[in-house]
Amino acid sequence: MTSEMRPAPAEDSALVGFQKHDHAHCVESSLTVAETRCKEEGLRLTPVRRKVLEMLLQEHRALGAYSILDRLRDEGFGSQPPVAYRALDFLVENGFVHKIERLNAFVACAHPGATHSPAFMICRKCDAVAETHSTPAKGELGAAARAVGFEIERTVVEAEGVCPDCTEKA
Amino acid sequence: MTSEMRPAPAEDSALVGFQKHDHAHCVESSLTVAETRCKEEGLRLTPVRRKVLEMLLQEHRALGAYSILDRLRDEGFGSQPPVAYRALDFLVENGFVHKIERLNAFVACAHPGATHSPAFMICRKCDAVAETHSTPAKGELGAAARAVGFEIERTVVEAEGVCPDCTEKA
DNA sequence: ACCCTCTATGTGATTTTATAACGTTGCGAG
DNA sequence: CTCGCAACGTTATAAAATCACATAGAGGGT
Repeated sequence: MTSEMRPAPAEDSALVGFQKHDHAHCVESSLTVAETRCKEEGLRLTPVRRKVLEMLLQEHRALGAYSILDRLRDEGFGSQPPVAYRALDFLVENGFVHKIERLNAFVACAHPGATHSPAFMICRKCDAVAETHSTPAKGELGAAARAVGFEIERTVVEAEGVCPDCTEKA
Repeated sequence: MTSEMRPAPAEDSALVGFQKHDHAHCVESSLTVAETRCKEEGLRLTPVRRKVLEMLLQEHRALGAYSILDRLRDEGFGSQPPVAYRALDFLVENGFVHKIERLNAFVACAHPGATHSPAFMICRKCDAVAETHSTPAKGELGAAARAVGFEIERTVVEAEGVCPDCTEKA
């Protein structure tokens, strides 16, 4: 993974959308939202799944499946790839986590609750990832799709560039 | 690769943008455009690179690096992964080919010549890929980026759904 | 024509990412 | 209770991508 060799952000002041915030609080509240939603919808937020979500919220950056797997092993869970992939599949399917195709990595959803089509800004220098919202089906892409009769079900929107922090440093 | 087991489209009536067209002609003219541009810009369209581009134009769908490699081997080129990846790197860097992140696969550019930020429609059922144009930096994503000070350099826009052909069949 | 250098190619080995296949466990409905 | 199903664990393997190093060719300067 690309982001693994970097020092982890300080416990209580990480980046979300490239901005400082009360991290401990946001992890906790996101977990609570997830638990509530699972209860409501009869989804099973099992220990592995919960742990993976917690790790991703804690880290607040994109993690590869294998780095997640390493941490699961450390916590006493199974240590083979399917363990991580299955938990990630569940979390992605239910919108708690998004996959960043460009990085083959995963981030916790920054806007839990609402169904949405996410868009990401990925810093080429430090691998930070910020989530925002997009409605690509409404723009040029949507027009093109309607024109040819293509039915959009899902979109991947990822912008690669340089985050404000790295721009500043340079 | 997902698309490999499917019968190849007939020589002279494949899909581009999910529509029929004079395929033999479009392959030839695209190759000519590429050759011209390389000459102009001092780029070296070597035999392997040319062959890979030709294959992708011919196929008119996303091909995985390894399926490209197989064909290169059959044509007497080197048979190790770097051979394919290096040719693809060159073609992608210079805009002759695009990578479809969602599929880990490659397609020939459908709008050679102009610099552009491509967007793709990917059929979940038959893996057909149509290229269109987008300007994501101008929409919501661009606004979000400006708001936080993120400098967009490149965007990945991929819509997954069902193509008109498959919709019809169903 | 010659050499020098830089780019491109070829190959073997390895890393990283992801899935297949199969048995076991444990919760919940009847 | 027990049946059935979903989740988990493990072994094995597939698929995608990169590293490292040796060789070959193209083009520029003299």
